[in-house]
Amino acid sequence: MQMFNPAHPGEILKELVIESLGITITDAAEHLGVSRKTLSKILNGNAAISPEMAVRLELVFSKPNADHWLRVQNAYDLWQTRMEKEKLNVSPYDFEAA
Amino acid sequence: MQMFNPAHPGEILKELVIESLGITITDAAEHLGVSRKTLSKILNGNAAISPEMAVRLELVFSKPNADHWLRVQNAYDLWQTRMEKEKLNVSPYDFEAA
DNA sequence: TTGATTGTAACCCAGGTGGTTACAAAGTCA
DNA sequence: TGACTTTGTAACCACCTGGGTTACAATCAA
Repeated sequence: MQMFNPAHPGEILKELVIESLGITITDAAEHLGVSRKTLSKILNGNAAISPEMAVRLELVFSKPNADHWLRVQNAYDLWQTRMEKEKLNVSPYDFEAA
Repeated sequence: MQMFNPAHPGEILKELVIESLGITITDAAEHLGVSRKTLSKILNGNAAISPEMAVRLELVFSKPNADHWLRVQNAYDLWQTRMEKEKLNVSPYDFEAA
């Protein structure tokens, strides 16, 4: 369980891959085989890293593997969801009253 | 990297939670605050465990936490995606030609 | 200044998650 | 057997997301 609001995966992707390689977003998108818009949305936190995108990143840049990218995305998604868990309106299962 | 086709998360959920508690799917769905159909689809591999569903499972049954459910879902999704990674049609980035 | 780069809006499409209702098939039990 | 419960799933709905293209304004860099 994370304690603090985790950075969105796009920030990490931008720093860890694109900036560290010194390539442009346009270039990275082409290498990944997706549109510039698709990558841009992820980098700016307006889209998630899908399983397919995670595999693309792994195949092209190899560095962090696909599992890693999905774990980062999970951490972000879970944080967001837990922030509003009251809305789920559920109660713990009563194992005693089984 | 998994070596063999992982079981879909629904199978695990069915065995680990529902069957082990001896409750019905109808009952479990009510506790989770979702429709019977929604839970049924997951159990039969026709739907994924979403971040929200993962938190519901954690809040209600506590046992495996939400992170675990998403990791199980990731493993399944990644396997499926990697099965067809040729279709992604991408090549490793050439770090030399930087 | 000029050209490259970028974010994003508007629009499209496919698919996924979730809901309700309804029905047929099975299982359970008096 | 008959009655009730449980289950999967079809049909239909709403909404969101991923991904694409085109286009435009803003910004960056040579």
